[in-house]
Amino acid sequence: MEDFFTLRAEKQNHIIDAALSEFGRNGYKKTSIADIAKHAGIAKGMITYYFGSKKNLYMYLAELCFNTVNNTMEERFDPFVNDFFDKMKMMADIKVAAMKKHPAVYSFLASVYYEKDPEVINELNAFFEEGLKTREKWITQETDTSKFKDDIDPKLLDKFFVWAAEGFASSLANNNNLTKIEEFMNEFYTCMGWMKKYFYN
Amino acid sequence: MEDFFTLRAEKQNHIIDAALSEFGRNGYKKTSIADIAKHAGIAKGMITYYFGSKKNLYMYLAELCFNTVNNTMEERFDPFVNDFFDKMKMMADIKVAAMKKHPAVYSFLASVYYEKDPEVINELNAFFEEGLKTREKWITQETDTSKFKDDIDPKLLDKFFVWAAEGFASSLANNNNLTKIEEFMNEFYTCMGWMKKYFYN
Amino acid sequence: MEDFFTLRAEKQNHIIDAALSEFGRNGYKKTSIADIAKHAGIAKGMITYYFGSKKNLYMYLAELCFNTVNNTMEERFDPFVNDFFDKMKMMADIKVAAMKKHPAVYSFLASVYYEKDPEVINELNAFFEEGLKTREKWITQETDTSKFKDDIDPKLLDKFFVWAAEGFASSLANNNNLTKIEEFMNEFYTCMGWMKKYFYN
Amino acid sequence: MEDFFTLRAEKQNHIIDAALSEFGRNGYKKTSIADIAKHAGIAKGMITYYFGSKKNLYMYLAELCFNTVNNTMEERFDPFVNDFFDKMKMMADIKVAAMKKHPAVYSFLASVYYEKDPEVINELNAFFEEGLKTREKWITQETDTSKFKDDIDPKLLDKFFVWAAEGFASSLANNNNLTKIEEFMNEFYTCMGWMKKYFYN
DNA sequence: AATGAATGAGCCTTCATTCAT
DNA sequence: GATGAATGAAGGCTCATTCAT
Repeated sequence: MEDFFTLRAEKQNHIIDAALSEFGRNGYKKTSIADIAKHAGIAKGMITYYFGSKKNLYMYLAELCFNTVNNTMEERFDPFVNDFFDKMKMMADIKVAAMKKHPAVYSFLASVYYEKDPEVINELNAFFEEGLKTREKWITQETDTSKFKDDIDPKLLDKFFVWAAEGFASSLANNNNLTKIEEFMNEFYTCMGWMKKYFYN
Repeated sequence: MEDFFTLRAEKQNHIIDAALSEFGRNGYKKTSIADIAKHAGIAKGMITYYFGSKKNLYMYLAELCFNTVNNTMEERFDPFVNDFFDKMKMMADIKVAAMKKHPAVYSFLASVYYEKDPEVINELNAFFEEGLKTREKWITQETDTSKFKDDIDPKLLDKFFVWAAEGFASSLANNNNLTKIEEFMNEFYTCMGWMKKYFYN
Repeated sequence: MEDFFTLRAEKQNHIIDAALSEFGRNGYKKTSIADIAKHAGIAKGMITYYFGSKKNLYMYLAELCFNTVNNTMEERFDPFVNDFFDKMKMMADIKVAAMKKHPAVYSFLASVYYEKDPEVINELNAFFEEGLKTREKWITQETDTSKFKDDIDPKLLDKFFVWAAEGFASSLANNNNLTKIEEFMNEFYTCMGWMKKYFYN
Repeated sequence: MEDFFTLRAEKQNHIIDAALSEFGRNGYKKTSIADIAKHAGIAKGMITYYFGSKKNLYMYLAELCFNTVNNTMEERFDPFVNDFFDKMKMMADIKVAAMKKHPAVYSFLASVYYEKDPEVINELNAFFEEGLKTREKWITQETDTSKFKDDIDPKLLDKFFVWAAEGFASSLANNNNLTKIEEFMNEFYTCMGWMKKYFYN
């Protein structure tokens, strides 16, 4: 794979974008190396040459995408937001902003999430678990939970939000409809608003 | 497909289970007819003989599963439960019960939800939309929403729950871990409990 | 095959007709045993049971058809027609009459003529050569060739007519258009008329 | 198919010959891509790679063959031959010459004529009809028919010759016996000679 | 005798991977 | 480095033949 990294960045990105969007559109098995090569405007053989195998390419992209998300989060995360719901909203906003900036990354990630191919699933699950841990770190860190009513467990509430966000994301992905995203986000935030209003003392 | 239905029920179920679990594990494209036949303990040609084509089999299974869920719902739905949250819990309980009874159905349905193969996606989406409508019918019917605080919109709250349930279900599916289901369900219900307590007047 | 012959004639004919017309329509390879069985209204297994194999059935039919033609010829052949052209016309008329009476036989024969499947071609060619010999016997026998102009060789002329008849028959077969047969026959006979008129002294 | 055309001519011809002779020998359905590839000495996958599909290859060959015949005709056709029979002989001679140069073309064309496979028959019929029209054009053009006796219709006579030529050709094809062609041609021409002699004033 | 379910070889086609140029 | 022709394994599907009932 070192040969790939000696390409100039522009070309690397071109190839990566082609691969991300093809895999994102059709999933692992249905995406052919020929498709990717054609969209990237390079010879079919180069994909194998650069990445060794289709599976390697896929795993490389997965890692790249998870890192992209984490890096974006790290860059834009505002440590002074300490309220649970505000922080959750901030993180969602960051994700959405990143998603708009790198649509291929997100379409790939959405498809990765549903991927079931036995050839790749185990390695993917490792990424997901790591992702959840990272998220928990962000959420927990310096968050003021003292305002919650006594019987409400913020960690559990966060888990609920993760579920909701996942379902939310998958409904977006399934509709292939990023245009409705603002509308959906507002609905999501409205629900959060109720909780902020009524779950605090 | 009539040939298939003349088999004794035991054998039919054996084949259906094999197909459900293979498709559930590997998705449409990656599951081969040979795989299914081997797991079902029948000759390769019989799958086509019974179902006409791989796609036909898949769509038959999808319909079967949706019907299984709907029928279970219809059988066990208690019309005297009118509270929003109680009803939601009841429906979740029914689904979980159905899922436990037919684990393969569940793993198949989870995979169906993520299926992207162009050969089947359109027909699947039709099922999903119908499923959402059916659900709305169940939820809306004779549900007492008068107890909610003024600014809370039950329809939107329901949408949020659909997202959460979806995310919840997919996290179960991805872990292939139905053993944790009780624990997860309780967590889910706990969150619902908070809402029931604080979103009502 | 003796089992087949113990069936009552009606049923035998039914099966034979179904096989003739299916083979006639689609050729050897494209015709499936299942097709024939369905058209004959019997179980698939019976075809193999009666005839041993698809190829056996085919060869049996071929023999049957050649015999049918020969027998019809033998029955209706008028030994008092001694003129070369009149005899040729008579034989053509007999064939056409037979064709109309047993359309399946003729559609099969037409297809047999084009069959190239290596599995059957050798045996078929034997039939054809025998057919040509038989024809020559009919034509030559007691035919008055004294009226021909000196330089005309009736045997060679007959060969020419066999070619023309073959081409004629195949154009009929290809058009699947037995309705035009009268019209075409008249054209054929008109040409013969010229020869009768100008090739005689 | 452009990939195919970039091969060096020798290899193209090798593949074309293999395909022509396999199809010619066994017909469309019975000829397998594997057979052709083996005879051409290339990998199975290359046939599809070059031609897209078996049907495409077949139709390409059909077109190629018709064009070969037409081009040869166009090249060698002598416009100063105006006598009906001389012209017919000339055209037959040209065809035979083309046939000898490309024996595979001829065996393929003969088989194409009998092809019944529904997958290809319609397109083939289009070729045949075009072929007949082209032939009529050649035959009619500037042909002197004034010499015929009054009751002889040259158009009908031509039709008769088309039939005879077809039957003649198919008897050659069925015998796989191009060695006898000279002998047969002479017989054919002898018959034509009689007509030329006795059908003219 | 009769049925048609079952088997498995063979077909066309796709495609990851290799390798000569 | 780059190309894409070449290979061959696999996949879905068809169907002659077999065989339990």
